[in-house]
Amino acid sequence: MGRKSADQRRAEIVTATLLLADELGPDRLTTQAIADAVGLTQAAIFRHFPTKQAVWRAVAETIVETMTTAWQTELAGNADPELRLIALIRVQLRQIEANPAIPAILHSRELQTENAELRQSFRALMMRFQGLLTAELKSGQAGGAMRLDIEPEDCAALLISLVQGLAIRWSLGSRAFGLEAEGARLLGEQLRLFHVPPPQEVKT
Amino acid sequence: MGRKSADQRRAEIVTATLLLADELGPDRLTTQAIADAVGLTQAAIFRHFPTKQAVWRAVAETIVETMTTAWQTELAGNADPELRLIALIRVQLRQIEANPAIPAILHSRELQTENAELRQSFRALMMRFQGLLTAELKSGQAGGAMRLDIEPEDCAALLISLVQGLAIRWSLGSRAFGLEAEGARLLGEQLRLFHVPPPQEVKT
DNA sequence: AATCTTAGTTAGTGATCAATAACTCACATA
DNA sequence: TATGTGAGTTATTGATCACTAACTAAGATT
Repeated sequence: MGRKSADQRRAEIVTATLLLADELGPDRLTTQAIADAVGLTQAAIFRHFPTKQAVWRAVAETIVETMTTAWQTELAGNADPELRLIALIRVQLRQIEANPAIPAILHSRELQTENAELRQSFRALMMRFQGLLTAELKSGQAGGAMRLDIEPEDCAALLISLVQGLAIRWSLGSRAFGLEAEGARLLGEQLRLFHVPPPQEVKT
Repeated sequence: MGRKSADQRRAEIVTATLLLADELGPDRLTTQAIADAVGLTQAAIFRHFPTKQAVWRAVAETIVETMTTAWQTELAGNADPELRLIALIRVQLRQIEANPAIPAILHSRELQTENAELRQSFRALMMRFQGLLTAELKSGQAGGAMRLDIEPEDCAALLISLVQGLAIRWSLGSRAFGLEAEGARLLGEQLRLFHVPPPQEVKT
């Protein structure tokens, strides 16, 4: 493995960091571990990033960018509000499944205490997601498919919790189930509760 | 501050660890920080615990014990299934609010990779909680208050996600809202969706 | 008063961390 | 062919980590 361009190396370092953050935990990840994964010496990391925090910053930017474009793609491909809602949440689950370090990074102190800027950008990302969900839920209500006796903002909060809570159970439980599959199933149940209820069952 | 009994010191160390795990993050918490908080030298910690891991083990045992007894207390004080359900979730939110390190510890690598035994006990704790919720949801269905077209297990999964997801938003958002208050409000909305639906609104 | 137990200290250990300094060498261009 | 640029190295830094050994002194027991 010879020399590579700085751009390429930076991308490799970010990718390796994301992978290792999952294996070792974000707070235990060392520059040595990154270097080993990329196939460089530890000092070489600092040829491409001034500090370790800068690596995290690049990782966060990548995550934000990837998620944002994924949302846009899904929204562009669907017209019906409920289908758009499902697509948004499924792609979110898929992102987490493909990159399991994301929830851990969200929980890490690297993000929580050390880097207020990073925390803010993740917060903004999440609020944008909530905004997208809320918009679709409002469309659903306007279209008459969804019950009107609950606020769209609360529905969005419940759906985001569904994603995050399930992601936690997924990682705690050694990823024993398919995140997207189980998430989509539960999402279906939750969405059914959001619908205008069918005529009440009569006890026979 | 003179000398204290070993039992008392051990309790102080556990309490300080729980507090500091929140402030510094579980993976960044050092024995020096614990010692400073308790008012001892760093070496003194190892008079009371053989290793740092042993401190974590004691912390985990405390958490498991506290939660278990809290659940029992709440269940004993309520008769109606829905009230028991609400009490269980509220007390869980209260525990997290009173001790914000709990979610972080649950997901820390200190416990995840380093200590499989502890992880198993936490997993068992969570499954017990899910079992308690499911039981009450089944009672609710049997009593006719809850709709029958959704599995109690799925309802429990949605409720646990609600707690965990909200806890994440709470900590990411610098704890800007009351966790128990907001949680209870959202719980109310979710429970309303679980109920046998009222007669369908007629568009006028 | 003498003695024994035990909580706590001081002063270190080697390991590991992020970061730095000084260098080497590949390669494109003039 | 000479030269400058930049990717990568080796070697080392001071800080900090968990943990240990040897000692000290408080307080109960006799």
